[in-house]
Amino acid sequence: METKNFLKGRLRHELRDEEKQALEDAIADVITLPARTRLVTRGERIENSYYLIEGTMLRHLDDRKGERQVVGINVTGDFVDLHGFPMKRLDHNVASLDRVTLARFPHKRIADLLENFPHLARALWFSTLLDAAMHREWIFRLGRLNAEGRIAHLISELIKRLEFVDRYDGSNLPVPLLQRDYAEACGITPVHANRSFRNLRERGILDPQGDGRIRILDEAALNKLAEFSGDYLYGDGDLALDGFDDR
Amino acid sequence: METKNFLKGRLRHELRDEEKQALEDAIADVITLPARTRLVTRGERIENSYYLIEGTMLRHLDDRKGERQVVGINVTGDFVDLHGFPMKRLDHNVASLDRVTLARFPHKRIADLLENFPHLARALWFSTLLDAAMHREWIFRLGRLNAEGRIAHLISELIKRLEFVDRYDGSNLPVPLLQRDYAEACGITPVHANRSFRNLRERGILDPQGDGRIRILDEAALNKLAEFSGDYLYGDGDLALDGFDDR
DNA sequence: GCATCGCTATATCATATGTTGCTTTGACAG
DNA sequence: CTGTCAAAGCAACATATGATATAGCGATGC
Repeated sequence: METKNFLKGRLRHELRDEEKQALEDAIADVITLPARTRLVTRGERIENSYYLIEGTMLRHLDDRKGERQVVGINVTGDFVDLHGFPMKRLDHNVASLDRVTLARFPHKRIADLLENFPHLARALWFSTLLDAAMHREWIFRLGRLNAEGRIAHLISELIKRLEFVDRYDGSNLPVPLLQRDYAEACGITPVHANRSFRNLRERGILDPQGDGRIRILDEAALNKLAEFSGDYLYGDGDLALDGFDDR
Repeated sequence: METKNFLKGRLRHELRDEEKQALEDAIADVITLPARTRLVTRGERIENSYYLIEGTMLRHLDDRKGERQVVGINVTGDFVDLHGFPMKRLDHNVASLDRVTLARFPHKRIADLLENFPHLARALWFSTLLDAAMHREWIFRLGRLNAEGRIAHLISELIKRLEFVDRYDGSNLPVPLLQRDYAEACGITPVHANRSFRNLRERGILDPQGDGRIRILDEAALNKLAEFSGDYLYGDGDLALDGFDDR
């Protein structure tokens, strides 16, 4: 079941078996992509959307000088460009961080799904809105937090999202972001990201192991520094919808 | 026709008359709200979504100290909380800026619309994704631009969005944001927003008239300073979808 | 008329972040 | 083995932005 992690932990009343099967059957094929490889370029017309079976992907915009601003990160269980189905073109780029495994959904098949499974249609819509909720929190992160807080907030979010899909062991962050990536996501320079990581290490909150591997030492302190409250991720029991009304 | 500005300028193939009428008929009633009044509070369960017939609304998150971060602005023709239909609760607050007129759509009626008008359903989904596209650009704004650029970018976006719905006369921005609001949207202090406006005025780019009224003097310079390219707004001819595939 | 209030405006000083440049380390290629 | 390269780490200095204080000004209330 390639899509077994879709919305995992975020739908109190899970999808019906027939809906899960229909989603699974809509996969045309499964592909892999090497690390740091672009999947979609801003502006290009797309005919497929991709579900991330395993790995991490970055969504980013480029400024006039070619500097990147990361606007979103996707992990196992996310559709990376489902919004490309109604929109037909993306306003940003999508690239792999590490080696990724993707399920390809032709838009034609998604259209069939929507027609035949209205409840699943709602779930797909919901999943694109989760992206928007995360975007809002990223705006908050950049607008209200200092550099340390921004990095802490990003890591806090990643931990919680990885927990939903059983990809976090309690101390090692399995997302190999480099300090440069943190800088590009947090709107700071790589030098300042480095300074901030040093501060976080000296405070005993986390410990970078090199190669993008980070060990989390004090998650409570991390969340506090980040002013992080994960309810915007709509996990069960938070802001989550407790079942669609059409059930 | 209360909803005549819905997606105006952003759907090359417009909605069918019967779809427009169905949308119109789904309005339960029209209400007005005084300036600076909260419509929805983060976390509360909602049963209606609102379409903004006239006026401006702010969507914001609050930090630990109660400081606001504006995460979105809505103008005439926008649904302000349609994402509350699939999500059932909002992760942020919604409040009026000036006096606003709103059309109330009970979620039950939206569900009926979706069931009977699949093409309209797609348009509604699309409109929530436009919000997400704007969020991404706001992340870019905060992450890559300095204070002047951020203010310029916000104003550039507002101009283009107001043009879609015929609310911009070419020089006067009809959105009475105070310098405090710009600060809360751009992640800077009010004092620094003031400094930035002075710079923009001294450069002959715009001229604040007080009371939140701003006269635009050099829109080209404004867009350039903002590194603004409005294609993420998916206007006709930009990244816009050129008709849904199910037509 | 007078006091009060919110918004704009400005100046001064403090500090977070940017910029530049250098070093170390490990991976990798020849 | 050696050269190259990207990433992490760090220091010195420059600058954008924050913090605090004060003043002018128009709207509003008593």
